[in-house]
Amino acid sequence: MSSLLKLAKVVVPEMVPLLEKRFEVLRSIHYQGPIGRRSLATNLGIGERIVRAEIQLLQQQGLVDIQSSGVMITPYGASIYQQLEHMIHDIRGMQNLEAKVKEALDISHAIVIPGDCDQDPLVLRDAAKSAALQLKQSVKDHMTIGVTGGATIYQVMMEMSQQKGLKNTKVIPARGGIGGSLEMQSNHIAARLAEKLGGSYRLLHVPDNISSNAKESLMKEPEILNLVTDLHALDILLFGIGRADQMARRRKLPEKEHEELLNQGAVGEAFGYYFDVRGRIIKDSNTIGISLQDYQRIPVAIAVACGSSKAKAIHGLASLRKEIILVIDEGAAREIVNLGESN
Amino acid sequence: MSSLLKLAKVVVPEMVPLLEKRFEVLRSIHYQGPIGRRSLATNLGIGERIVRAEIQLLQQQGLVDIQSSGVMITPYGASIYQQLEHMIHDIRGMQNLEAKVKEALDISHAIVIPGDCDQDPLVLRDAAKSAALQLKQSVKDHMTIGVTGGATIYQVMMEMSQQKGLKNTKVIPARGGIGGSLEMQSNHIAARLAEKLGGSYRLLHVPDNISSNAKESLMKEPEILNLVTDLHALDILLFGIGRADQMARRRKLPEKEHEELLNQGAVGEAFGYYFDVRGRIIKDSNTIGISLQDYQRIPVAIAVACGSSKAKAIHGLASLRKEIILVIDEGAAREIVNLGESN
DNA sequence: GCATGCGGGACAAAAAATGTCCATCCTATA
DNA sequence: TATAGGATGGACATTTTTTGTCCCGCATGC
Repeated sequence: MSSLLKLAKVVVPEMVPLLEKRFEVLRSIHYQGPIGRRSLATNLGIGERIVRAEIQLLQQQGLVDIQSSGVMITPYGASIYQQLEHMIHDIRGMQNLEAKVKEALDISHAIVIPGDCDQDPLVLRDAAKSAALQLKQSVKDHMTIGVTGGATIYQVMMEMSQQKGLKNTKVIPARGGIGGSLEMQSNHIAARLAEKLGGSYRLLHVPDNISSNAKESLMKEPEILNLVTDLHALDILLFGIGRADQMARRRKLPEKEHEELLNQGAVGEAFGYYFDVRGRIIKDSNTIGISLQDYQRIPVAIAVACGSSKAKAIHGLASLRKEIILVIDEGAAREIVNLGESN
Repeated sequence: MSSLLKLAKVVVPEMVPLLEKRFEVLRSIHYQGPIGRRSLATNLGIGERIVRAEIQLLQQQGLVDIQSSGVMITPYGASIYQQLEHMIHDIRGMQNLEAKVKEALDISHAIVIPGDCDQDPLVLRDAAKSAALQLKQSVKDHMTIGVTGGATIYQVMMEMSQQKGLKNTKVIPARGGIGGSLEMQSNHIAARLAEKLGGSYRLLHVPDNISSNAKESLMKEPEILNLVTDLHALDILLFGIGRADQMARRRKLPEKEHEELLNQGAVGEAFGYYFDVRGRIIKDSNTIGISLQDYQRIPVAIAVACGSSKAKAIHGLASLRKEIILVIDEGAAREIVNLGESN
């Protein structure tokens, strides 16, 4: 941590909670503006009058702009917000936490975003922004990128800025369709991500839980065969980590299977595989997509997960592969470290 | 200025006055401890209850120690204080001020210490500490150092730490005796500074305002002759700058001479010379000591002056020589810049 | 044009900061 | 050893600041 920051923390400790509060207010305005005091107060769970005082100060500092339609962040405020992210990262000791997570999970890379998605959904956007940055730094010309679906990866795609000068990239969905809203499906994400990268994409229209027969016959389709071949040779995989119980429900597994899954200790799901906290595969969705063996061979794997409730799922996933870029939030990270210590 | 500091100033502006207040409390404790609440409150000019709150916080942070004899700084607190000096230096924009002073006076080096001695005498000690550091960095083996008298240079000597590994240094008074307390006379300062540098010293016992005859006969004394020879070949001169009016009074000049001096525009005094704001010599004390020509040839000149009331004196002195290390306080610096702008 | 949500004003209530006094305990000194 | 001075810590009234709450007029979108 910067020595200046240490100094300030020692001499003016009052500033820490103040800074954090102000940061959260600014984040809300940044992502939701223009927005009114009342909504802001509700979202942040603090009094309206407090929000009002904060806004007034932020306005005086030129960080936000108050209009009749609500409060919005100024360009200057946005640049300050970006710097504040790093500062909060330092203040909350994220670097220390990152080291602990890496040790607890025995993985190569961990990035911890301040906050907890379970308590403040906007933290997801900061995490997504960070994951998008990782992706941006990893992707080179002629690379093929696999993506999964889900709200988290959707957000990563949304936070990705338009890239220029990148040649011949290809984005493909990593596995067959998941239910849920169209927008968050891997097909949609792949298409839009490809657009942002200035590359091409392919779609994969296959339902979940198909029979082996159907799977085999589908595999003979040239289009699908092509895509599966690409999947075997992915350069980058960008995927989310889900909780087993939630994913089972979302995919509408039969009640019986669902129960059995959880009984067998499944805690997490990623690209179609259900696994327990130690990384043992409990079940794989019968669909076309990336295989565990493929996953372990991909050069770059970027996993994103937010919320303390996903700690066990992340723990399990980390056992599948050690070379990984794991982007999680503070809530998940602290829970992971706790889990590691209690064992 | 550090970008982190800028950020903090924008997002948590409340911390600035808070930090400054706390810094001053810590300074008082640092230099005057152990000391009680009441004396502290009186010295700082703030309420006793406030001091109490501050002390309590500082204690919680482990910066000070409360004992029955009063409050004193802890070793940790002292190290924090040292770092705080730099931080306050940044916050108050001293670097900017230093640049302005250098430009206004057209000199090579300026160091500005936060605060104003005229309002808070403790600032003098910070300034002295800084000057001591400059001296420490300048002095090498076999060097001869000339010093003047006065409270300021006395303080510099006091802030100097015991040096080791320095060989064959010599400290001599730069001019004949000034009245005033024994402790602050150049002879005394030279002796004690020599002790701290692990070197030797010589004394010069000559009164002020002697006749030319007396001066000449004194100069034949081998001891004095030796010293004067050394003075012509000084490596470093460390001296204070005084106000002409105050110095004339201190040296008990006849009322008539005193008035004439001021009428002729004398504003400052240094090593026996009275000069006006443009650096024209109005009068030199008839005594044995360093000459103006000597002064202009010395490799390193370190001048120390504190208090906004000395602005004109500093201004005048700066005209005598451009290559100089000038250590002043914020009060003097701002006044100097003001003078420069109004011209 | 109408409803919704916005900012800003106003004011009471609550909380925090500050001023003030006093009891008690050390410590240096006569 | 007795005593005076200065120190802390507790207590409490008072002032100032912060916070909760309501209402009003106005812009905006439907």
